[in-house]
Amino acid sequence: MSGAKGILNRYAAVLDAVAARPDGLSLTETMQATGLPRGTVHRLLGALQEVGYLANRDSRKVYVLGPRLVRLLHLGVSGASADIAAKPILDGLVEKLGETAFLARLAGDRVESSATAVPSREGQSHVHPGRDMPIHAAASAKAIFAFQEAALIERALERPRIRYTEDTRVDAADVRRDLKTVRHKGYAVCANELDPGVLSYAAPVAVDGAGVLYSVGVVGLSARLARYTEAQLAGDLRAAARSISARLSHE
Amino acid sequence: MSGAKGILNRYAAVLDAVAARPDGLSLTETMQATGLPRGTVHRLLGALQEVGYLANRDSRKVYVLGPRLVRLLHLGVSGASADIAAKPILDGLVEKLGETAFLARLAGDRVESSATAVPSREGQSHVHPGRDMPIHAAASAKAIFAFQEAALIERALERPRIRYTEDTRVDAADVRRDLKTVRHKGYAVCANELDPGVLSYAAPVAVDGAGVLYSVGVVGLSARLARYTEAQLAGDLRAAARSISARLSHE
DNA sequence: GAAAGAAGTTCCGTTTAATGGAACTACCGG
DNA sequence: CCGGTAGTTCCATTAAACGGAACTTCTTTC
Repeated sequence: MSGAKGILNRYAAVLDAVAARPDGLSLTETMQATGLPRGTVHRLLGALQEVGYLANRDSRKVYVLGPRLVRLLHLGVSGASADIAAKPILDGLVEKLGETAFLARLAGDRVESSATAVPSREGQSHVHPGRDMPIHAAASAKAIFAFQEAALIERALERPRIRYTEDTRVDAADVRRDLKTVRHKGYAVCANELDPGVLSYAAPVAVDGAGVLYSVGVVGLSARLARYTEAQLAGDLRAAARSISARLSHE
Repeated sequence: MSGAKGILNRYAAVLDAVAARPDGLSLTETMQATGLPRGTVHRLLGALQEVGYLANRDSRKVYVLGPRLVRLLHLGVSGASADIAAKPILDGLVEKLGETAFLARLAGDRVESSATAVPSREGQSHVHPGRDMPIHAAASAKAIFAFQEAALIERALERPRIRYTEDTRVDAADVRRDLKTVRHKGYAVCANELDPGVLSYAAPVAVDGAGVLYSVGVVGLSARLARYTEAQLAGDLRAAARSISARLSHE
């Protein structure tokens, strides 16, 4: 199981060993699985844990894959699986509210919409969300960024901010204040900030140990979506977020 | 973005940078994202690529997350998401065939069943698969092991093999021969090898760059399942495997 | 509840590899 | 053919991995 070159190989071997046993691995078991000496394994496990690639399962002695790897997966690999997990919940929202519902995901320092469910109403039109969701205007983006590290927020704020409507917050300080509100309320609102006459709400979706990586939102024409109270929409969205979160986490 | 201690931190920083951009990163972009000097980044990228944590997207210059990480993440993290992806396809199989369908996953050096769909027939009973699928008897396990590295197969074969029925293959050479057949046919069969009177078929499910990590199978009482030809069952299962595979891969 | 054994942790002299600036080569647009 | 950028290689310096042995916790077991 072990190539003999470079330190990365050893780290990788340890990670393989840990991943192989979903219930976790102790130091001694890791030793046996990798054939490395005790002191060495101890150090490797410690380092892996420190960077967040491994974590302790309940008692301090059993290692499982850590939150940083989970984040890596969702960001870089799991493309479709979140969409699939979210789809039925989005459909439920559409059925209940009669407005477009969608999932947005963090991709680097931007947020983009992915899975979308639209109402199949006859006469009336519906709003479809754009692909790229700007941090300073879209509810879905705010719901995600509000729960990211300051450094990432700042990086996102370095990009120029378009004034889409006269209600758009373009000043960085205003955006930061807005994100703080979102953090406190637990959901985000976008009223005419991105498109005039369009109202949108979104709630953050947290993934197990990896923080908020997605958000669920609804969009609709302001006049029509206004028939619901903010409290109801927020409640429905947060419930939806919890469902999606549960489906994305381990059994 | 950068803590300043230990080599692992740097590798992790590079991986984060790459994961953040789903379309991949060049050396120079990685340099800018991490703030590390050119020579260093070059070496880090090279090492990460060598262990399989990074791979080149088409042209030799752009790095994306590699197959070994994908494998790691599927094995250790993505528990529920594969189940969710598979569920509707399993339901489709049950509806078409009227027999139990299930997903099995590789977990270290063993295979276990996870998502299961059972027929909702009134009078008749149905078979439910066990949790632990032995390499030498279960079709679902064979379908997975047939496509694993020799070393992993050998490790799995080190475990004692129970003779469940008189048709069970207990001899290691027999098992290896059986796996070879599976590899050629593209699906596995288990006729009375695990439980007398029970027949089972399974097809391998490959994940993007990470090889076969799952299998889809059907189980049923031999007498009843025999109403389908082997060719039909194999065809249906392979189609199901392709669907699940597509749903697990990036958009 | 004390003694025996196993599992986990710390230490430290030795060895090996990471470091990164500089020099070099390949690539691309004009 | 030339200027600029991206990627690669080199190598003396420096830092860190290495792992055996000694030590400290836990877990049994009687």
